[in-house]
Amino acid sequence: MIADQLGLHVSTVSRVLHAKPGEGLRAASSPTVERVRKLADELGYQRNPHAMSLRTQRSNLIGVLVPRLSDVVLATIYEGIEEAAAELGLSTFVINTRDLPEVQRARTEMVLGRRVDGMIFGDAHADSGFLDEVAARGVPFTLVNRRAGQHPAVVCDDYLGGRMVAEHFLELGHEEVAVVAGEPYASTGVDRTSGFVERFREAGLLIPEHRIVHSRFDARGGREGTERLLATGPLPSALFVVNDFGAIGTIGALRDHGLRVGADIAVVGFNDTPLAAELPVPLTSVRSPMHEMGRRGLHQLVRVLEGEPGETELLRPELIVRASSDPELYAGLMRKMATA
Amino acid sequence: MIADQLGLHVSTVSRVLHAKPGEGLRAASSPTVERVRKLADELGYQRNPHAMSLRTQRSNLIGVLVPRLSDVVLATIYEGIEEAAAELGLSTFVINTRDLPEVQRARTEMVLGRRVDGMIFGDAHADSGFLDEVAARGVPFTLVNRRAGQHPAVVCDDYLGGRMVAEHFLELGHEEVAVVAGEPYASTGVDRTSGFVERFREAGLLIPEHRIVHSRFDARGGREGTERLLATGPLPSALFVVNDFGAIGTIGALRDHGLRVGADIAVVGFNDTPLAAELPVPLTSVRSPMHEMGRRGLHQLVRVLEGEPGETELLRPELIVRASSDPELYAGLMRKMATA
DNA sequence: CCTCATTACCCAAACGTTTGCGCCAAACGT
DNA sequence: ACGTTTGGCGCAAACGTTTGGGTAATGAGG
Repeated sequence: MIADQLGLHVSTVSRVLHAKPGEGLRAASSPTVERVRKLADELGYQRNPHAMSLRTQRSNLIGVLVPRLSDVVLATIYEGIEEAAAELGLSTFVINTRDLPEVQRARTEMVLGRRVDGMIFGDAHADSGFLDEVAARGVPFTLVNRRAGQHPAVVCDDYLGGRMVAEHFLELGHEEVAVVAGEPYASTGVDRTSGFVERFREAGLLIPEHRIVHSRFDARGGREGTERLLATGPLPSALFVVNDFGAIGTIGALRDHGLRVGADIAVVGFNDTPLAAELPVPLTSVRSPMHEMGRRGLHQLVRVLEGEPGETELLRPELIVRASSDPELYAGLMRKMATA
Repeated sequence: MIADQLGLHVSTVSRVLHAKPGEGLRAASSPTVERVRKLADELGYQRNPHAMSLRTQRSNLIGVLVPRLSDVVLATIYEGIEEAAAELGLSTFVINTRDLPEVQRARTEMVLGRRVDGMIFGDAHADSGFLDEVAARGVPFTLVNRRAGQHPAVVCDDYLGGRMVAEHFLELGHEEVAVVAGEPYASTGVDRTSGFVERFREAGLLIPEHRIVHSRFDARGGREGTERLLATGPLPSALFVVNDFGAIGTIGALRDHGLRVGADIAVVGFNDTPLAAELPVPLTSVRSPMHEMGRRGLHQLVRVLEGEPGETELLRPELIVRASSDPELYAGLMRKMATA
């Protein structure tokens, strides 16, 4: 270490620079402390993290797995993770797994090989024995975005979100409804759907099987799911698409069939992605606190790293009603366009 | 190291496990090699990257700075970077700087403190003395997405992309055109705009100052820029918005003013983001090879790390014409909707 | 039998920290 | 005046690699 050009031993310097106020009062005399501090930042000293990790067996590194960062939902969650991590002096690796189990496995190994202190999974699969294995190996981790099994997770209260949408539809008098439900292995889609379905059941309305279609989480998935929906049976009057990008595909498909979203059919998305408000017919959507979810996910992990139990948090969603589902707003929109 | 329960010295094992075929023939006898290999993967041995980095002064870590990952363009570029890095056994940190110079500086220091081998900047500012400083300190880096100064960069040929849009407009007979030009410090917006403007000038048409407005790179920015455009002077017949998200905001603003995109006014975006094709009136856009840009950016950096000079690459854009600017496609769209 | 190469290893230093222990001197208590 | 505390620091081991320089055994060549 360069700082023993002060004639001090490295250990002394290490103590001075590292000691938390509480522990190391025995560190050095205050003049020495000053001298060390001064030289340290004159030289722009930064301690070598590899040496430190090697010695302490702690890397201050967190591995984050997501299906794909080009999904704005995951990207936003990750922004929250990264922000919170930076505040705590932690660094994060993020990896795309494309939701493929083999990739999840392989990349997890790779990340663990990097000796991360813990992991955050944003791509949990519901069935996942994989996560059980990881937990059994004693790797500390938390889940964000999707929950799975009993593993600690920070997620939106998707079930509640689904109920909110159902409530909204019921208030508007919709009885013939359908769901584009996303991937069956993702708790997000599943929970949103079941909240929706249950609320309808409570209202005495059973949604038939063929009115619930699974789909990929992107625009094309939404389009395909909607096409399948339109191909079978009579038209529903309202559609719940469990994520905004899917909803965009849905809207496209509906237009192709000559249906006016907001007038002929109501559509609601999920996540309240920034563009929902900007669509030609603004999209009603359930806002989920994605950034906050990331932040809390990281904090949850830190708690686990400190040996505390680690619990699941459900974040409160909020329904943002716009013209795609509200006749009045839609009428207002049309009026405005006509007079312009 | 656990593997000297074979009675071998760690150095021998190290050589066996590490030696590239070319160099370390002196390593060990083939039976020994076998024994070592066998035990190594029985034990699931992975070498400690911190110890290795400490010893070799090479971390196999790359720092990546982006304005924000929730911008799908940057997220996609980063996916390319990460993919290529993983193939080469490198790991990447990615950091959001929100395009703020102080944050760029601070996070760069932090990343360098992590002892990365090199950096990739996706958030270069045109004026950037900052990058010159970084270069002067001998930090190896490359730029992606935006170029700046003479630093090696992998970017889309934005100038050419701008020209393509101009060409397209000229073919359609547009003479009154305007540009929503993005942030003035980003080479992407600047180059796209200047390509566009110059092609028009070559056609003998000068685009007046007030027909070029700067804007943020998101939907709201596009909306605001467009509002300013609509507030001043007569309506242009075609609008070039230098990125797709901005174009979404533009489309919203135009609709608010009762203008039908594709019929009353042509709009072209940039990047051909996945949702461009899915919009109600599909958006004409210049496709830029974002994923590939990330991959090449990383490879470029690797070359620099190996001591080679590092050159700038311009990737070829491609104009994808859709209904938002093509009258025939628009008519087709309307016909389809009417008959549905 | 001696020399010399070659094979197959081992040795030890070094990378930059952290941390338990120990030592010296000064201050303190009796 | 003589133990005892304590403030201030040094010592050295350890973390897990890599790597230049050994060295002992083996075999070939003379």
